Amino acid sequence: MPKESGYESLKLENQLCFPLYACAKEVVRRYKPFLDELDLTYTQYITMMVLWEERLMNVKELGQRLFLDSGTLTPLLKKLEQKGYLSRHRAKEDERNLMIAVTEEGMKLRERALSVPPRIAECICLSPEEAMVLYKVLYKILGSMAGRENQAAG
Amino acid sequence: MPKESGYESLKLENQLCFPLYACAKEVVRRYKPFLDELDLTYTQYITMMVLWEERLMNVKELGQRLFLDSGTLTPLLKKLEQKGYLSRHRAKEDERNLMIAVTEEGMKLRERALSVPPRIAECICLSPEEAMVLYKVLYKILGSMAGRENQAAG
DNA sequence: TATAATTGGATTGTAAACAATTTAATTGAT
DNA sequence: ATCAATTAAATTGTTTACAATCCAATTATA
Repeated sequence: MPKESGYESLKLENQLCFPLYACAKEVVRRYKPFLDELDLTYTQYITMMVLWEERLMNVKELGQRLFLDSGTLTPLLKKLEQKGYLSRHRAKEDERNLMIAVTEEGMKLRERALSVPPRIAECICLSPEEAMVLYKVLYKILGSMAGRENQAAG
Repeated sequence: MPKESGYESLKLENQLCFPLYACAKEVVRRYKPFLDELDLTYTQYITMMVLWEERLMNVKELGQRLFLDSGTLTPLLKKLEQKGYLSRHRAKEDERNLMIAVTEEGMKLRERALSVPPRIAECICLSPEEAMVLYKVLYKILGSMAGRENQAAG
């Protein structure tokens, strides 16, 4: 049995993952009052962000952009369809692909959403340098993990 | 209606929150094969981390450390109790407090968990400087948000 | 000391999130 | 051309998460 000091690596304060996990959760929570005004959840919001840019794409592409799988996206996209922000249709060329297209109504939402980023920025209060460093390190991690999808499964 | 360039702030790639959210999710996912060996989920793992250090605390304190509320912790703690890693008892002094105490079995698990941090570190592959900067910025954000709990609610 | 306010957990309801499996469409190999 | 592999979504089942509400114990106040 290791002596007490041998467990340093298992202290919460020594983890990098924990503040990452907690911070992500807390920041997403800060979006809630702003997104409630748009009747969107955070995941629905980032989904709309991609669609506002791309207008049309299939579920797989959307999932790759958002790091989400069909198990998450299928019900979420059905909800956004119900709200009238997008349409779901199988591609004629290849019926396996479900094409997601943003609607007029969906594009209108974009303007109302413009007020969200500045209000969130106010909550985060990092210097531009800190924000940039954070951005870069996070994308470095994402990039390094994207390659070797799953070491175990190899 | 803003012209096309007016929507830069709503592009996914210009968000700081998105890589934070995605990164946290992906890193937690990397834990799964290692934590499966211990029959723990990630949230159960960080809960045990706190208990390995503190041995005994109530649900509220645990929630403050983990940034989780009773709606998340109550079922999670019941599961960990079923597995035999902790016990749940009301405090005699104040019966509102549910005291969580780690068991012998729970402490044994700590040794098996020792192999997790090094294996995760291998997946993340950041330089020590990058890791330190990330750590500091994340805690800065957490700290800045902890104070003014909810701007909207005042 | 009654009663009101507060506190700590539990409960309920909704929405992720993902692993694992299934189904249908397409592609590839014989 | 037939059957096998692959691919894209959907489905199923489990676990988080959290807001909102409820309940019991405690504390504060009139």
